[in-house]
Amino acid sequence: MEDYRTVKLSRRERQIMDIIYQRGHASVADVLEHLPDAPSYSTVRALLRILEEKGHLTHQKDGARYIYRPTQPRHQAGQSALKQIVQTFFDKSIEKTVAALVSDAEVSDEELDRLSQLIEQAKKGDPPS
Amino acid sequence: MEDYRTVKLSRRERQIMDIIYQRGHASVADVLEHLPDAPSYSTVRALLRILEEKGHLTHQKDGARYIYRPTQPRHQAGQSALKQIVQTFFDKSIEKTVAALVSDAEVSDEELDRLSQLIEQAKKGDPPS
DNA sequence: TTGCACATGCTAAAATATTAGCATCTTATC
DNA sequence: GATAAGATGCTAATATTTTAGCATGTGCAA
Repeated sequence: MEDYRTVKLSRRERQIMDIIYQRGHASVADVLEHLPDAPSYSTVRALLRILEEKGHLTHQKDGARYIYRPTQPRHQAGQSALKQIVQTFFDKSIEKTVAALVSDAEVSDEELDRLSQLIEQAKKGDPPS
Repeated sequence: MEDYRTVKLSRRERQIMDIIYQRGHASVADVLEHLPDAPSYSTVRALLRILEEKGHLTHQKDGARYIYRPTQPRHQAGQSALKQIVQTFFDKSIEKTVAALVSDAEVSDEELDRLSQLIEQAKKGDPPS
């Protein structure tokens, strides 16, 4: 499973993929609106076409326009991206990564409680060997 | 705090930054060795020079050769990268992100215990309001 | 101190990414 | 069904990235 965020894709292509993953789907106008240093309409269309050619996006018609969606499921792309971050910045340690997440800032006690539950469930739900 | 992984840098530049962040520091040969679809020695040197010009790397001499290091601290770059992932793939939810982390695969019970402790500490150590 | 191995400095070519423009098609509305 | 608004298809120019090559410097060992 190769990570589009670090391999193969150009800067603009990645920016566009990120926008579409964040939103779930997007029209040309949507992408244009959210792209940093927004280029022209034509430019965005060209990039979307390329991303489709490369197999990262599909489109379907919605009235007169196209709606683009990722071909790889979001959760899968997320896992892959996360793995890459854990490897690059946190010595492949999930613990260090979670530490960074919870130390970040405004994590409420309620959220911390839910995290505890989450981890307890992981212990029970997925017992080793 | 801008994320070099999504903005500005080209594909090769990002790949190189990732390698250097993962290793902490690297010589030209180190980078070359770990770069996917490795190009020539000259190529890597040129890219390192550009990254230095852009302010993302510094070098120091070690005998005859250069050792490159990131200018932005690793933990800071990690936070930034993580934040970007959380936003793009997990609806800005730390909970969803941690869920993805612990569901990933081989997370031992010991590690889960340490995660629990981590979260308990976060609760006590950083009380709200 | 000379020569070799291996490093960098610099310049420029080649490939790729980014962009815009014009022609054409679609949809909704009058 | 004519038309205007707004979408895509296609082609080509421009900018940036990626690459290699040759000249030069550095350190170590004979």
